[in-house]
Amino acid sequence: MIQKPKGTRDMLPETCEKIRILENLFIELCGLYGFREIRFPMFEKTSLFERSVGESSDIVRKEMFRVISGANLDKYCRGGYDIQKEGLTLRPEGTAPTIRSFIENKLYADAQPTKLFYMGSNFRNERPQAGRFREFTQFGIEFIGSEDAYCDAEVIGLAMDMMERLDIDDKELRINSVGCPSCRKAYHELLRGFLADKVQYLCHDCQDRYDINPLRILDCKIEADQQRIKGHPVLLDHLCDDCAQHFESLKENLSAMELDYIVDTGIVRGLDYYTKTAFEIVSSSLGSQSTICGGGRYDGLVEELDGPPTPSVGFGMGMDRLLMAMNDLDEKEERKGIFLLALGVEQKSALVNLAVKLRREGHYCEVEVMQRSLRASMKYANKQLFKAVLVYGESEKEKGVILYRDMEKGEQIEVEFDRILEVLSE
RNA sequence: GCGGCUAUCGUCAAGAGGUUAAGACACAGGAUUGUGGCUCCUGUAUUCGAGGGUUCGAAUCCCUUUAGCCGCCCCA
Repeated sequence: MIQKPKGTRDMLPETCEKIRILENLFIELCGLYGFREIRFPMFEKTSLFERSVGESSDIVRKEMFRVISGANLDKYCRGGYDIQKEGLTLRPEGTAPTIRSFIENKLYADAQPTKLFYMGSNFRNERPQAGRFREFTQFGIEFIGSEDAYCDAEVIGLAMDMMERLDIDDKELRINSVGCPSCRKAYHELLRGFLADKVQYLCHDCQDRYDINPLRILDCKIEADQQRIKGHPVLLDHLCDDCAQHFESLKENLSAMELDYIVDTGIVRGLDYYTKTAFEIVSSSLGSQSTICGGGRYDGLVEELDGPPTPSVGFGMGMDRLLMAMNDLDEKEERKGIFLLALGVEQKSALVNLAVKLRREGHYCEVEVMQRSLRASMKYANKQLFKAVLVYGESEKEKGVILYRDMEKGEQIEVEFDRILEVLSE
């Protein structure tokens, strides 16, 4: 038997219905805040992600799914296809494509800011685990064009509203500032200086991180390493005036929005484009992949992708994790719909015709197709919670009527066949 | 990329070298010949994720493999 690829899932009807609820809620909230939907390709030029997410990030280094056609694969094998230059990749996140589209469609030429949202699959080749899949769904928003810290707060506010509406347990907002390139550079030097004599005692990963991005050493999960780097300088204490002020302003805005937060200097986003604000919303009800929503400011990204200098802020929200963390909204099962049951082949075409008319009038109806006994059909109609059953057999045909059974009341009446539409519309 | 655990019907499971592979739910049929919900009866795994091996004998022991779950890492 052919099975689905590792880390992917089939969404069965019940799940799809829940997802639809989430999507609709997200769309509604985005409407309240003035974010408008954007859709972009499922795959993009590989170089887009190399330049935005960052060549040193795990995502680009080892987790991207490359896409290649059969013809290009042949070409590649013969050395005629530059996979680096022309290659395509299944999108691993949504911010870079959004910004690419913003630039390519010259949305910056309109009155600013530009507020966009998106929903859809992303792909990363990680080892599957609770709350982590190779194809996962993200809701995201991007608030493009303003450096006002209110924007950061609004982006966070929308995410918090979503959680609030879904009654997520034990949610916690954590914020930090990762500074701008200039204060980060100065801090890196400071940190490297502090770590210089300690790095040889740290774990392998940390020794690599020392050169690539020493910030990442700070959230190493190994206890011994944490002990050794105790008392390290904190980026938040070494921000440049501009970044420090921005962070203060963010906190003021959050307070004005009545949002509780924790300043967590350990938040270091794994995507290279972040500047200043970085935040996460976590839920303890989730297991080890506890981050439901993560995001931050990326003031340099638009320019990095050859657009005009444009400060922006946004988030990505893991829909799959939302689904896990949300408390089941128990909807009461209601009877609905009409079950059409023909007894005998000759009677069937009359019911097929009736079904068409019913649907034209906006009635939900289904036709019995299992060739089972009347008793078995009634049993089925009851279990499927149909509101009514129409029975049309030989005796009804002779009398020119159809039997209309109300499954709630358990009552049935004979209705003239030609009048059944009117009766049902009442 | 590295670790740990699991795998028996559609689902949840019992099963500790010799059982006719329990049971429950679900599904199907009937009791009720054209009428649902309760009740009762009946049916549904030559086979235990797959492939090898040990043994007179394997769902049970060994090896290999696949899949899933969970943790590290990373992230949403």
